[in-house]
Amino acid sequence: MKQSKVTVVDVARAAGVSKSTVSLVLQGSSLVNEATRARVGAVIRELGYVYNRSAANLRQSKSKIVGIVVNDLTNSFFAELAVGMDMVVQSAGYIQFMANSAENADRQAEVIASMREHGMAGLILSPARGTTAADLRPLVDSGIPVVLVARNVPGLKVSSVVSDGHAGAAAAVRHLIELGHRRIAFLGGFNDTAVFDERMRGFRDALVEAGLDASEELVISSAPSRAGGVAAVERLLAMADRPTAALCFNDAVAFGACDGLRSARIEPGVDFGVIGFDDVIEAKTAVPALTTVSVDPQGMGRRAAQLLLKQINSGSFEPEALVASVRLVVRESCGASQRMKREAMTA
Amino acid sequence: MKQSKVTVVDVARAAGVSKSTVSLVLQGSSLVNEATRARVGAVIRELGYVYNRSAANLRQSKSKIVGIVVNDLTNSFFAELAVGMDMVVQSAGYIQFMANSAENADRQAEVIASMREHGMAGLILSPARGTTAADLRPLVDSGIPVVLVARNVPGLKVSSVVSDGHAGAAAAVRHLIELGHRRIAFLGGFNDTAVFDERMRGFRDALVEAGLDASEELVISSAPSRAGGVAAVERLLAMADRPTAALCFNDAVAFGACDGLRSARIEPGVDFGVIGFDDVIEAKTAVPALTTVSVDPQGMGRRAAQLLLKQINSGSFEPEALVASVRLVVRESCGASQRMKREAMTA
DNA sequence: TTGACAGTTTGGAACGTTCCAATTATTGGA
DNA sequence: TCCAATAATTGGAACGTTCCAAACTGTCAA
Repeated sequence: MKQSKVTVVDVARAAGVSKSTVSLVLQGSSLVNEATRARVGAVIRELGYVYNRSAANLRQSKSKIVGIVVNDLTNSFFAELAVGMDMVVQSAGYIQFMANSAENADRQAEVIASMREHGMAGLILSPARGTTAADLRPLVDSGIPVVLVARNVPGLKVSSVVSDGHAGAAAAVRHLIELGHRRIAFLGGFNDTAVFDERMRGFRDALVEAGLDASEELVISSAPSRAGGVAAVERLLAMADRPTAALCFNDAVAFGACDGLRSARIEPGVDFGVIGFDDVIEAKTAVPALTTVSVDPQGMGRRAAQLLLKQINSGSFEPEALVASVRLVVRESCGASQRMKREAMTA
Repeated sequence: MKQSKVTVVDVARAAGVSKSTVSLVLQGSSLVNEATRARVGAVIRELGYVYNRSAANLRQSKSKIVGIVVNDLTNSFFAELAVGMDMVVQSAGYIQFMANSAENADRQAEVIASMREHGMAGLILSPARGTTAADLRPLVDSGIPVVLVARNVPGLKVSSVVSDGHAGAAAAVRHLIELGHRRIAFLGGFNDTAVFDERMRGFRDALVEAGLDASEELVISSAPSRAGGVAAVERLLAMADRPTAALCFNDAVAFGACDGLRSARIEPGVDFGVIGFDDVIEAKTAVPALTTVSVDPQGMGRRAAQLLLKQINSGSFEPEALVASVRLVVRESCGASQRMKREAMTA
């Protein structure tokens, strides 16, 4: 019900100083006398003054706002990513516009344009499928720092933070081979994405390296979701020469695969080895606990945000490509614990 | 690398009109001649002009920004809620500051203050635990519309959108009773929250109504997470007079409960009835598919956003309390399908 | 020829801040 | 006592937009 229009001039008048002095106090300048600072501070609290950052930016044109656009907030990997960014952005005194593109490139373009009009200092983008370099060129040409995260956009020279999908997939496959598997499938994910490609190549390279079959039929793509995992594993079970283990595109697919296996009375982690990718929170507490390639999404989010803030503050324009290293977390779904039990019995 | 400082004056000069005319074009005013509009439009595109909204609302002081603060984005219920809000906010031409309070009231206060300085037109808040009416009073007194969602703050007269926890819990319990269960537990959730209290009362009222035991020991609280569900079900299994079914505080707890039951070789949906709350996306595809009280978080998010926008546009100050109705979705984890099978056999 | 009127266009004063250059007050040394 | 140096304060011009009142064009009726 009150007027929200207490300005620096009102404060100045009430404190008996000039608006310049109030401004100085607001910025914590050391030029102003201790007593004055205290008096102005008191008046500010008393009047319920709220700083108007838009007005400030108008003059100094460097805002404390960053943009964050993610492709799918309902996927916990990306939600974690967002939370990681949120943490460092917040503690740096920035605030974020945050939007969900829902994998829709047009929508993504709209929100980025809107954020630009509102004066963001930089953008972290986990691009929607089908994002092209041309979509982002005007933005980067205007000198606003951009950091891509999780996914890359071919042909665009900007910073990025991605996980080492190739190494992770290869490590997972080597682990399965070590456990005695000789026929291994790759399950789930859309095969037209860069991330899919990278993980799938890691999978294939590790098979070839071990002299095993790496033929096309072992790669079964599907939606990168739990439902997609169910579908993919059904196709796998229908194969003539049925694999005995699978590396999944991500954890959601892996959970779906476990569901599908169970419906067919095949127990994941006992009769069939399953490995996921991403290490979402549920992976640890699921039954069986999911063996997965951990990419620490929160950590990636934090690094991406740090990188962006660095670029904003330095005004530097060297694109930097960070590859988040990745680590195989062995739990139960791959069957490692089963083998240990067996070995203990034969010993 | 370019100058980002194309202003309305530059456009005006290039188009041979005054800045006022350009402004009129930008606002789509009908006052301006068609030919002029086209010419100005062309120049705008050619120069790559970007509208400076901060400058604009400095003058007109009604921004197109809303604030959204969520207590835990990593919980898919709240992520869905956020996505629902995002949808309507975006299509109304607004953009959102969005932050995660991580259940930390201090942090929440900080981000709200920051959003205020940046000039938000309204706030949707899913309050962190421990948020008090006093925390929010200055904000609502300043005349900025606030909508609480999912959780309420006692003693604060603002609009809210919450789900009907009492009715949902009661419906779930009645369903279990109908399936033949006579001893039913309530699992998970912190017992000092309003949401817990409401659901738990629904649970208890339904038991009393059926003349069943509703004693304290049947309510086992824990963290509202998957891990909390595992812990709670372990305590339940240790009880002397062991229940045969449980209503869980939310779906995460229900998943944890299923995990815990399986570890004890008890098959959820066969040997024990489990019902969740919230209907997160995974509920449908889990094995067994989770019977749960569906609250449609996206829908709640959408309604909350619509309510906020309505208040912003009308300048009205009537607090409105929406109670999202709730619906029991019967799937497999409660054992309903098992009973149907049994009945078919005896018939 | 004049005036009224509608259709367009325009200069300049806001909006709330920051920043610069200038001013005043205070101190210490010669 | 005076000067220089330092400390503290200040007025006014920006920043990029909107909005108001005023002004310019024609057209048409009187």
